Amino acid sequence: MGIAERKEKQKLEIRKRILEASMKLFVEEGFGNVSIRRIADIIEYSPTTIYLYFKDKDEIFYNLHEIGFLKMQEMNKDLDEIHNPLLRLHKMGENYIRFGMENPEYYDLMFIQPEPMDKLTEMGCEWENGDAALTRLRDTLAECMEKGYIAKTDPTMLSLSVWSMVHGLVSLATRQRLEKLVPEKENVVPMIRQSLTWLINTLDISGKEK
Amino acid sequence: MGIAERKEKQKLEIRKRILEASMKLFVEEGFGNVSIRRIADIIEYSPTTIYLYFKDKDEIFYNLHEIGFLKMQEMNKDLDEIHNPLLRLHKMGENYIRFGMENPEYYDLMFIQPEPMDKLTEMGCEWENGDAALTRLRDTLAECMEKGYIAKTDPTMLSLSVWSMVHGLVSLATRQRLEKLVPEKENVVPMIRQSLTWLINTLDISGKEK
DNA sequence: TTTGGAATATTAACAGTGTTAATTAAATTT
DNA sequence: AAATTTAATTAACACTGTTAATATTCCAAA
Repeated sequence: MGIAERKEKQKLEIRKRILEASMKLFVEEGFGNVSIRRIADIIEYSPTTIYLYFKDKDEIFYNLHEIGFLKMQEMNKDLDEIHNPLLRLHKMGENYIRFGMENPEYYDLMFIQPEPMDKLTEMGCEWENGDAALTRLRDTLAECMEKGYIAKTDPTMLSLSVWSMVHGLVSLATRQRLEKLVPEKENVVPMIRQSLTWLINTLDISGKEK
Repeated sequence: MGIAERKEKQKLEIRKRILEASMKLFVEEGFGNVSIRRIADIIEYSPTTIYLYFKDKDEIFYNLHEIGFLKMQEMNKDLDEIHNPLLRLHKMGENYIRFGMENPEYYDLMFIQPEPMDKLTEMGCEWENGDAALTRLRDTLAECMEKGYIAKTDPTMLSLSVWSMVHGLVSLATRQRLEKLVPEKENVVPMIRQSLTWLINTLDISGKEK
């Protein structure tokens, strides 16, 4: 029967419209200005209708956080072409930083705000997208070790170190903590890239040693 | 005249009580549960009285953020006794991590939440405490370079790198992003310390080179 | 085709939030 | 003691997320 199918489609359509309205709001006016009532205004429904499609506001944010990961994935899709794992690592870092700086609101949701994680434990499931990204990082690091580009250590620990640094760079920058360290706004990103380059060079042991 | 003086004291006294009530609330119930009305309940004044002592809620948070820096400073007061700058750097990192993990709410205010920084630019003044901490870090790094403990580079860039990493570690941990990477809760802090140790060892060039 | 029931949407309401204006109470000066 | 300044309060505004009760729309069976 085609009618149940159509209804299903309509349901998804409205969900999509709610998410799009939320995206628009939180990209243009920031996290704190996303309210159920304003979303409702945009999609031209009453506020309570939204609760027929999402359990609560955090579920909306959870979905936006997943959209963020899709965007990030999109950005990284040409990464496999880089065969040198250290170069790939560098590029991964650059992409990560660029994504964070260009999409601070999404970045917030993905790596700073507690809400999506709370929702995750509430739903009792895994942080699939985040874990996938981390696995890619660890695999790349492991490959670097195998091929002698970087010194051998615990790949998990090194993943943590590397991720922490790029996350630290992005989050300190977007939360205005670098204003004294890097007073000119236009120098922030270059300085951050320098830090990343320093990290890659410091990791690199090919050509040194002996 | 002693009366103006007494009044001044009383004014400060109430300010203190407001801040103490805020601290209690946000340490015990977290950031989001600090409301003007609940503060007012605790100090047994009407909500609007608070506006006679603070311009707005963000000003309260700004003051709490400064108290956080005082607490951190307190923690670091025995740091000068460590003469080896690399060991001192390590200890600085450990203290930073410990502070962040033990005082997540203060840490939030100091390094994550935008509010205190917004207030700062609104008041048109500097981030004194933060800058002081950063200066200490850079001085220590510079000393490490001078004395041959670590390779020479731009101290500002290296400060950024080091700070970013420890900030990344703390903020990813407190925002629940390490649950897959480090599934057992009791292993999070040890793993973080490992990352810090890795960083220090990687920086350390004394005894290597030639 | 009309009736009954399910799905969908809306209105009204609750319990909060930060903040301001107007008003009352207290303390100090004249 | 009266006038004036300071301090505190009440009332109100414009929001917030969310739930319960009500109204509307839609589709299937009688």
